[in-house]
Amino acid sequence: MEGKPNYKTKQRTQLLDYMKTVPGQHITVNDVCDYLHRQGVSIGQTTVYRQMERMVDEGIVNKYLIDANSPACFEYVPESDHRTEGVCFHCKCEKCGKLIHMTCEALSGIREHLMEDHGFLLDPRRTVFYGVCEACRTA
Amino acid sequence: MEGKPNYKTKQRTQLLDYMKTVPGQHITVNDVCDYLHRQGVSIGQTTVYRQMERMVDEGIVNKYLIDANSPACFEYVPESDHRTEGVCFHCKCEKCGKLIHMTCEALSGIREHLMEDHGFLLDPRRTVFYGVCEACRTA
DNA sequence: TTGCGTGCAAAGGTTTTGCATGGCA
DNA sequence: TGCCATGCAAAACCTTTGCACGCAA
Repeated sequence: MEGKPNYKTKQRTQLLDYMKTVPGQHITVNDVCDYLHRQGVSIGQTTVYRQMERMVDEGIVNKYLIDANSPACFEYVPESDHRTEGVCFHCKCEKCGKLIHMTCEALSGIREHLMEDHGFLLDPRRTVFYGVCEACRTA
Repeated sequence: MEGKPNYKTKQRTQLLDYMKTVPGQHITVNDVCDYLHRQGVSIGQTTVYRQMERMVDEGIVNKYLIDANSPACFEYVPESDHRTEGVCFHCKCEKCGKLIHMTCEALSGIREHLMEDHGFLLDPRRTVFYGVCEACRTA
């Protein structure tokens, strides 16, 4: 599966440990650096970028591109989700900018529909539903 | 529908005229500037950015984010697509870049589901499904 | 010991912003 | 005439790259 070496460095371990404490949440590179620095742990942001890229390749972390000028979001994929191939969708509110992160049967059905009826293999990591959230709509 | 003023400036007209000549194609801000400058037309890239944003708000242009460090792509939406009043969805192939327009009952059901079960008002003009089209998938 | 990982600084590129000027209504 | 749009320059921002050093194997 992989031919590259992969040292178990202190930084990788600390980064991965942190990601595991926030499964299913969207974390930016800055979030990681801020958190670890507050914990007194020293890690360079370049290292976080490189380790994140590696973990995405390994399939243990997902990368999301929400908006052009928002930083990339990373999310730890729990091993239980590995097996069920958990599909997570994102809704972005155009008013308040809030990102809603949802896992839903009906939405998973979209994938199947697109595949079966349109031959289109949907990539939920890149797909964002834009609209207006409930709070902004009722306001 | 809109409260903002919208002057018919020379730059907006020329930008829009150009976009209309390349419907369904993805155009970057640089593409526009280069093309218009070759035509001897003077336009600042800041103006292109601002007019593009406005046209996206108006729903006559779609904005696509293909990759994190690629410039945003814009695409003119033909008026025939306008009239479908939000039941037209777009799928963008990450491999070949092809844009697929689809009008489909099952997809319209997504809107209702998101509204009823999640309180989220979907804006189909801004929402693009990313994935791999049938041709690229079987290749 | 070998060579991979790290981290600082700097570069690279896209997009936004400040502000004075010019043009549409 | 009154605003809005324009455009230049500069800023802001995220991400990548170069290179020397340190650490895992």
